[in-house]
Amino acid sequence: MRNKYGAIYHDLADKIIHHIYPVGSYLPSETQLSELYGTSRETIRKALSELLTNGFIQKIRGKGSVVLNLQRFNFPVSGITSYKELNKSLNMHSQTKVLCIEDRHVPVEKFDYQTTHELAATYVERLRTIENDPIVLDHDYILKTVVPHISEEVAADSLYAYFEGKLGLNISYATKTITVEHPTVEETKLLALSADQDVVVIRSRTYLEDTTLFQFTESVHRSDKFNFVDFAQRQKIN
Amino acid sequence: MRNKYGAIYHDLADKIIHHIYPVGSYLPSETQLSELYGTSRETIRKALSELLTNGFIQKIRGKGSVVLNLQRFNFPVSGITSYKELNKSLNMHSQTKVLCIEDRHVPVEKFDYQTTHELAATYVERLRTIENDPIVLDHDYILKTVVPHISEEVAADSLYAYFEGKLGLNISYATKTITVEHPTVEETKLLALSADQDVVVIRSRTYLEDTTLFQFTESVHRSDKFNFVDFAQRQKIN
DNA sequence: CAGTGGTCTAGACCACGCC
DNA sequence: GCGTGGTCTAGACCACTGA
Repeated sequence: MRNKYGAIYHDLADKIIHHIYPVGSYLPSETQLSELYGTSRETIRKALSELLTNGFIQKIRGKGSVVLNLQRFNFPVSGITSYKELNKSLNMHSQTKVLCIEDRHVPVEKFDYQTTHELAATYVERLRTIENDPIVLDHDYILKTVVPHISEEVAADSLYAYFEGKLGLNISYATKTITVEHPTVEETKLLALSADQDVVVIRSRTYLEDTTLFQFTESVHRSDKFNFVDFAQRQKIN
Repeated sequence: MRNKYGAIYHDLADKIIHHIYPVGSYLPSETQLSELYGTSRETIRKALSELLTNGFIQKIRGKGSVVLNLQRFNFPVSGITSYKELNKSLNMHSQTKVLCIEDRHVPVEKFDYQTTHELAATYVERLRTIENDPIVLDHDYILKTVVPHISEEVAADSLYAYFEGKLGLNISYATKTITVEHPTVEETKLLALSADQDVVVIRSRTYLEDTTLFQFTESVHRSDKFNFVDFAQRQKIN
C-alpha cells in the first residue's frame, strides 16, 4: 500500500464488508476520519470518492456518508476484469481449455476499427467452463507489436496476469460493445447450444496506459448463462 | 456553471470535441492549465479527472494528458440516461406510446429485492419506437411514497425530465442487470418479434441522492436492435 | 446555530519519462 | 536534470442539513 488514500480506502471498504460500519449507518465525518487516520481532509476525500464510485457509500450534503446495501456483484464486465480474477472471487470450479493458438491478422471490421494496414497478432481461442458447463468462448487477438509471443501455458492460465505481472504492461482502459447474435456452427457445438439459441457477444478493444492499442477480444457467451451486473453513478458535472 | 472545475471540464471537453485539441495530441500540462485558467493545480486536476473517467483523455505519468479517439458512443445504458436524452442526442425519429398507467405493487422478486412489505407504485408501461420500429418495451414502477401521482402527459414525455426538472428530485445511482430471456406472448406481439427470438431485459433499481429507492424499471429490448456500448477504466486502487 | 460535505488554494515532495 | 503527473498538506470559505 503505497499511497495513503488507497490504504484508507481498503480499510474502510473492509470495515463496510465486515459490517463494522453497518448498512444504513453513517461513516464518521470527514474531519473525524482525517483525525482518525492522521491525515488531511483532502486525502480522506479521495478515499471516500473511491468508495462512492464503487458503490460502497453515498454522500449526502450536510449529513454524511451512508453505507449502501451492496450486494457485491463483483461481476464487472463493466469494469475490466479477467476471467481468472472473476472466477476466483466467485469460488466456482472452472476450467479453461485452449483450443487454438496461432498467428493471425486481426479481423478489424468485426471490431469496428478503421486502419489502413494489417495488424499482426497472436490469436488465442479458449473455451471457459464452469462446473463443466461451457459458458464462454473467447477469441483474443494480441498484437505482435506489443507481445511478440504467447505460450500455451500462459494462455491456459491468465493472459492478464501474464501481461501485468510478468511483462509489466499496464492495462488501462477498454471500449466494449455487447450485442446478441446468431451463433456460428462452431459456436453452437462448442457451447452446447440448443436449437436457435442466440449468443451474447462482447467485443472489446483494450489499451495500455500509454494509449497503445494492444488487444482485441471477442467473447461469445451462452445467452442463458449471461448476466451482466452494473452499478451506475449518475454523473452531473457542474 | 457554478464551480470552476466543471467550467474547465466543459471548456476542455468542447475543445476536444471540436478538435482544437486534436486526437493524439497532448493537452497543456497541469501547471500550464492552472496558469491559463487562473486557478490552482488541484482544481485543474479535478477537471482532468472527469475528462479521464469520461474517456476524453488518458493521463501518462511523466508525459502528459493525451486526447483519446473518442468515437463518442453516448449510448450509456452504462450510465443512467433516459430514453429521451438518448434519442435527442442520436437524432432519430422516435415515439413513445403509453400503453398503461395504473396503480400496482412492485413485483419485487423480479428485481431481486428483499422486503417484508408491499411497495405501492405507479405502474407505467411504454413502447418505444424508432423510425416506426418497436425497439423497447419499458415497465416502470415509481414508488408512491416519493411521487404520489403521474399523469399520462408526463409519461408520454420523459419521466426523468419531470422528476429532475419539475419535482426537483436528484437521481443519483442505480443497479442494473442485463440478461437474455424468452419473451412473453405480449412482448412478442408488441415488439413484433420473429418466432423464437429472445429479448434482452435490463432491470434496474434507481435511487435518489439521499439513498431513497424510488423506481424499478424493466426494459425489454428487441435482441436484434440491442447494442450496449461501454467505456471501461481499469481501476487500480493503491 | 453547529456540523456536514463541496470547492478551492498555494505550497510541497515524489516517481516517472526523456534527453 | 527538467518537466510531467501523483500524492499530500493545512488551511479557507461556501451551501446544505437539522436541531
